[in-house]
Amino acid sequence: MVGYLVKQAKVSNNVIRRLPRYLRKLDELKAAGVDRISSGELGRQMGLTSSQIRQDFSCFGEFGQQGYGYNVTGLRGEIASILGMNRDFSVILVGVGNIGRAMIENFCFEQYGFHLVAAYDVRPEVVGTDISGIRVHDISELPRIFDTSRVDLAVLSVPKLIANKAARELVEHGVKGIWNFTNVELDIAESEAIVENIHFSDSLLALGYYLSEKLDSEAAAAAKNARQ
Amino acid sequence: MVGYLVKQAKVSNNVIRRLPRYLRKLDELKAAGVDRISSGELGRQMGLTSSQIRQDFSCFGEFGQQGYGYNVTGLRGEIASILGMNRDFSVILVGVGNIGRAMIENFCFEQYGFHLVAAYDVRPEVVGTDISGIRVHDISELPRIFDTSRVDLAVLSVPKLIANKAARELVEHGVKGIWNFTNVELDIAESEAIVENIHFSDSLLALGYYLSEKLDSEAAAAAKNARQ
DNA sequence: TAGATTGTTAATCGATTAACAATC
DNA sequence: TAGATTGTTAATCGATTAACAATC
Repeated sequence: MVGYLVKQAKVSNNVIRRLPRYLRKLDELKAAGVDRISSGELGRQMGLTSSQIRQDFSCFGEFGQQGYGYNVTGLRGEIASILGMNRDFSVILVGVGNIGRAMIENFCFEQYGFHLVAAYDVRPEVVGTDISGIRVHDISELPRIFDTSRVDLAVLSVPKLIANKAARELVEHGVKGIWNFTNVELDIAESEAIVENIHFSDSLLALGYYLSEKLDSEAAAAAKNARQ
Repeated sequence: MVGYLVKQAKVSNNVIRRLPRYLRKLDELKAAGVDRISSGELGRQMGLTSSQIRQDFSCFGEFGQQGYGYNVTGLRGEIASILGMNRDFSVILVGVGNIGRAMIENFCFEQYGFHLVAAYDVRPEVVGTDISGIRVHDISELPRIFDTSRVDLAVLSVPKLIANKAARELVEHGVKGIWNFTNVELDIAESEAIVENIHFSDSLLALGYYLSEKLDSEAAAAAKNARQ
């Protein structure tokens, strides 16, 4: 339908989630002066099978060479491109609380192909200030940015209670993606915008499960030893 | 081996990662005054099949009642308990930069069954201060806490370069889990400690992939319209 | 060339979904 | 009781792993 050339089968989410890990590993190898690597060695270093690695890459093209392996820099570039790192997505940040501020000050959006252009909040004490060179505007000025520029992504770091209202407003202005730090399940359809969640609490709770398991099994082992 | 009663098969990671979402939804239902729900209705609200929901719960016990469904409060309690929310895990935080500070100030550890007891850093300007009631100690005092208390979890929010060194030290002191905010793959075996990663960049890059896909398909659709 | 390693097809494994007897 | 819904077994689907011809 879309085009005779674009026969690309949908790539599974599992594969997509591994791409950033490959990128990280390849950067590490590059920094260590390694310039070629086989799927076997890459697998060993990352705890994956060589089969899986070759399968993953083959979703996007043929990046290796038989008998040789993969060129580290070349492969790194391919993966970066697949992830959209050369697209210079424009980003705004909504909600300059602690997390919002930490993201502005610390997170290197540029490194990943994103470009933070402005921040928004309602609190008079932050509106009008600059944080690491990013101007904080009053939220009422939000609509104006869409007159002059396209905004690809919004970092959402507002209080829980207004999360959905803010998300809705952003999507209606045409924002295509929301990086959601609010720990609220946003009521946005996939056709409207891509929502990517950073759910701190989900992560901590899963950790709590595995921690419980570990402590229980250690306690059981200790009890068994004591009995002997 | 471990015991004739403990025949619990290993629960898949996928299931574990859904538990916090169930918890969140159940809290929401509770707040809305709902006191019973069927797997069918829960599935509809969460975008899962009723089969999957029943399968998930059945990994841990029988929490429902035929012909009735699940008691919201009861089920919530079961899941909370599975996730270790009643265990009052003790937590220290290492690295009081922006993210560390944001976690101390904003993240409600108590709500999830964790108890933050102290923070550590090396920078003289933060050592000795209190942040939201949490004292920041010099890192050299770290060993002392293990003399008097057990520490279950460490939040690791130090600079990338010292991430592995710090993690190693924590594990050697007996910390059982590391909540890793450093965006570095830690070199800690699962038998040593549970490592749970918050990789902001991995999340953003995956978002970048889906965003690229969305923009491309919208552009293709627009081009097609223009041609017609 | 011989050895190594890819890309891909086939086999296996695990997770999700469907079906249904049990039972509230 | 009749209707609803569970817990669980079986069927399906998808993802990972293994195998191997192609080829650098």
